[in-house]
Amino acid sequence: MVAVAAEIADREGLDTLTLAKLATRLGIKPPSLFNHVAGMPALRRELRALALRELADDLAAAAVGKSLGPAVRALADAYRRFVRAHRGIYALTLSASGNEPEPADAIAERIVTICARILGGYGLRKRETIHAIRALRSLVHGFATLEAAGGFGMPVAADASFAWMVEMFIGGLERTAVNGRDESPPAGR
Amino acid sequence: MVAVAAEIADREGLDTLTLAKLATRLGIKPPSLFNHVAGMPALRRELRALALRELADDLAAAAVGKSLGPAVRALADAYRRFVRAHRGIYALTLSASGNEPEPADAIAERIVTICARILGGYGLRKRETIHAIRALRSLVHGFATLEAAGGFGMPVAADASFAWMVEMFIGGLERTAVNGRDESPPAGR
DNA sequence: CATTCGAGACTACTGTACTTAGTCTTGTTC
DNA sequence: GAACAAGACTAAGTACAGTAGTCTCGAATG
Repeated sequence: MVAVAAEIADREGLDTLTLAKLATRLGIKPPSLFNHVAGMPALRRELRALALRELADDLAAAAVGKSLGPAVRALADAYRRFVRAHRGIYALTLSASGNEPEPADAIAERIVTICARILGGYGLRKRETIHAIRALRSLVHGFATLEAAGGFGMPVAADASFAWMVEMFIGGLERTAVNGRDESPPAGR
Repeated sequence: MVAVAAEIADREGLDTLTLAKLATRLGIKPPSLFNHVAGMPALRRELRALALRELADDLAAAAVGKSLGPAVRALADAYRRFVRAHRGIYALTLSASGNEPEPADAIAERIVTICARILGGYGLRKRETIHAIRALRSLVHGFATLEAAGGFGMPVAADASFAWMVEMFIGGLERTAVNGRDESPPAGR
């Protein structure tokens, strides 16, 4: 049933996902849903957990057996592919995890760990590794969401831009790894 | 009145912005709003235009009189600052501009032009300039939205990560500018 | 075989939000 | 002083989220 909700969110948009529509799709009347889920907020929490779990699985599968450049490329591609395929529920993965610690937070942690494992191959200092993780996430998340929102008007293939961007990141990583024993990256400020 | 709506969206969240709340804030009854705006979709369209206009102004002001590295830094900082200050309406700037061409689209174009002007200083080929614009937007947009969503759990200053990331981008740009006469960026695939 | 028990569906109802239609007041203009 | 337009209002209708209490069917148990 959470799966059906996910399908609606992905195909028709997260904001058009309504309990009434979900009930209809299941051949049930709306109030009956409350026998299975505690309401809209709870449903979204479960969807978030589902999305994070699938994303983590996809990323892990993509990066297995690879390291450095190939691993980063595979990770980036998998991330972007996930966003394209799961527009609706992906948006939920970001929803401010509020105050209460959620069970889904542990899954989010898994994703960070995967990134850390891959970027660890570059032998950066601890702080720089964190910088690099954040940069990679920003890069890929930003591109994927802008793309999904139709933000790229120019008639140039998005694939090429994405690849170009990822290569630039990998190049920067390599440079930081070899000569960057100081805190500042490529070009000093 | 659109300004009041923007303030609500920024301070209390875009999804809590309701016509009833806006009416109360203005000291009138909800139906009276329809004398000023055609409804919720129209209000959001106007908010989007407002947000894009302010963002474009901020970016232009930040980058005036600068070029290359300093200009990119200023642009990135201004963009991030805007997202932090206008969480609510910023989200609207991305909303798929649908099928109908909106007047707000022209303003969005202005922002692209600003980026193009700045990155043009690196003397890249036309296609690479587009790649670079997209990369910069992805980078900055991604970081800002992840940050706003509370996505950075690690206890490392976000400021430092942001600066690191921007420097890495500038470094990559410079490298591409000097030796990159071929299509592929830093490290070949 | 009969009873019980519980999962999961239902009807009925409340509260909130968006929206439309038509009316009334108020200040300005001729 | 009268017509007019802007902008407020009341009334009413729709859709969705959520709550309370009821009914039914199938399985486990005596």
